[in-house]
Amino acid sequence: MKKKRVTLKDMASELGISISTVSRALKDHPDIDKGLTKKVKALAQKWSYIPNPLAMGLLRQQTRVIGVIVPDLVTYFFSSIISGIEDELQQAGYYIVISSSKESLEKEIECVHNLLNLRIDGLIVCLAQNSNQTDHFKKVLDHDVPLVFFDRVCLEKEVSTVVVDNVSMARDITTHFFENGARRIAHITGPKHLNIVEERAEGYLKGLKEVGLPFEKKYLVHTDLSPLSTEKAIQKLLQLPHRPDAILGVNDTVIFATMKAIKGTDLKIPHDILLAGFSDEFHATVVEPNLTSVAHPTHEIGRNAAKLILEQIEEEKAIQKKIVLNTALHIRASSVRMKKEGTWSLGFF
Amino acid sequence: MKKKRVTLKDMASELGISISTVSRALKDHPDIDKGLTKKVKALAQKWSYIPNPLAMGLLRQQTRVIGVIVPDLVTYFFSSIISGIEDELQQAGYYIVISSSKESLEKEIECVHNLLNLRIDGLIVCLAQNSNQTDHFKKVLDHDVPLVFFDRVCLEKEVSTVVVDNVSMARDITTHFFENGARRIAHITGPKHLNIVEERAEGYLKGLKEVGLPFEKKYLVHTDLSPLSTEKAIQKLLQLPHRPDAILGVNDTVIFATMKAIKGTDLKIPHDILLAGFSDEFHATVVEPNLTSVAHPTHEIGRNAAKLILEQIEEEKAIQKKIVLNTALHIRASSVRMKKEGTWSLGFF
DNA sequence: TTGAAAGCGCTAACAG
DNA sequence: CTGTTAGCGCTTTCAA
Repeated sequence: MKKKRVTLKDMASELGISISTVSRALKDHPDIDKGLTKKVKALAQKWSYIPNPLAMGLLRQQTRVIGVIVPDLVTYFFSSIISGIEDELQQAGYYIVISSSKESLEKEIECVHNLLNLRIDGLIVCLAQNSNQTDHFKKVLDHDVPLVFFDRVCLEKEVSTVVVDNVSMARDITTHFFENGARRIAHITGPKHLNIVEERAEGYLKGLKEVGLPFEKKYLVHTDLSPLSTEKAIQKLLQLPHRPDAILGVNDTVIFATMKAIKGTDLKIPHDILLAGFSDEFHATVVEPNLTSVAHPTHEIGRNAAKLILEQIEEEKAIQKKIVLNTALHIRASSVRMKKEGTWSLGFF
Repeated sequence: MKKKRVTLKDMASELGISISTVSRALKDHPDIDKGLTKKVKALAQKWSYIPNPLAMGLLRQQTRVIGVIVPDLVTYFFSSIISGIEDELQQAGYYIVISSSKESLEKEIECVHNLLNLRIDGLIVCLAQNSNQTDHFKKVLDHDVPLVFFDRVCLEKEVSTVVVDNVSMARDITTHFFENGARRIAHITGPKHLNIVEERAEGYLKGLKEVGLPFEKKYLVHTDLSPLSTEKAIQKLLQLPHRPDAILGVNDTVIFATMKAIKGTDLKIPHDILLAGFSDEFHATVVEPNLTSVAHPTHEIGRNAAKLILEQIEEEKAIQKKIVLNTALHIRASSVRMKKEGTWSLGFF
């Protein structure tokens, strides 16, 4: 027998008063008799009355649910961002519904529609790897549902975003390589419709220029980020007559693969080749040697995305914003030739 | 200007018919004129009408939302279970709202109440480490909300659960240690109100008995799983006059800490000491040497928990069930003394 | 074959 | 100070 939830009606008939009086008493309406208010509240307490969010939602046309779409749930990068989003939103009394696009455009479109049907009050998204259309997001905007992108973004003119300064970080790593003796610096880059990929490549070029190294086409290889394609890209580099003496990966994953490939050769890291990646996955400090990487402030990315959504919900006409968060370059053994092993951080800058 | 969502009313007035006729046409009610039905559907298509879930929910008293409470979001174990839950539930047209208890009882209670207030249609939970009360879950049952526990469970008489056979796995590892020459097998155990902790300890004892090794109290040390307490437990073992020559950890994390501690000594793994853990975290294959561990079928745990919830929602009086999933013992270098490095699996049994 | 009306739980404008 | 009423979007009797 389902224990029916207590409603205003129940309490009204118990107390022999009208529903609206109960409703008002519960929200301390000044018109209501103090004594009555007290009595109503006591009963509500006793019966542990909870307003039905469905009824409220129907009335106000809002669900207090925020949708979140991430490329996957299982990597540390995304799960810790979600954790940040959750911290911020639950404090504000919102719930989050998480969907995974599994790095696929089709899934992403499906998720957007599902969430729109659920009547979410806002949507936070990190694009899938092969997300190269924007129609589904335009639809979100059409419905006037607040939207925020983080990390991998698009429609930057219209949508608020939370990102990091990929250009500077890629440049910094490149010059760091140079300072550690590297002269043939390579970059493994990814699908170019992704803003983060483009930016990192740009930073790489900038870094080369800064230290006076010429850009050589052969040292820039592409991967679509599939394991096979990544493997090919790595081999292309390793089999070059003049092998690179440093490799900057578009993310940590390709660098882990690179390390594995290098173990099969006579090359030593960092003696013969320097390595660094992006996003500071958890493993960065467990592989041998420890991997130099750009640490994203994941928790903060999540919190900021959540704050932007909240702003847009609350303010009638919130303007588009772009938040650029600082990253930390964690320099570890994989990229340091002069120093002994050890990890230190250049701090957040 | 908010683009209002299309409602039955809108379509009714457009077509000059009543709301109820539209409603019926949309669900192919046999009474409605075929031609009219077609016209209504065409308009619905054109205007991309979506039923308002809030209205439906209010009517049927259900939200199609399932709550999920996990101790944390950022470890692979939980995020991949969530991924499994999501796969199953979204297919069935349910949404999931995820909350993190952060391993704290207080947070867990808060999450339960929040979700109950949201009027979830079901709740899937893995207990927090220090969750040693059950009142909040009794409340869930009182409200007749379907409930399923996975991995760390309680109230087993009344609630359906998805678990693995911890006893056998701990026993298998213990005998495996013995077969690899260990004679002083230690176990680092955790908070004993957790079923999984108790079961693993039980399996350890069983294994000892099976190979004819006496149980020695000094080889069983406790940790509350905080880093500090874990560190103490490890030191207690390593500083024993007769140091253990094998350690079974209650999970992988304590074993990672152990490896780190051992690196500061003259001990070699696996030459002097064998190690194995539970739950096969991602890092197990990146640490040196690779860690032997019990791999939980995380995705399957998630799917099964979701299926149980679905069953309980659909069937009026579903009975309590306990699903025991098979695990795989991944034997790797950390526990093998005779063999060369390499990973193979004993398969699922 | 279709429409009118009630009701899910709640709020707010409008009356007393 | 309190009650009545309408309405959020939808389904479902009951009438026509």
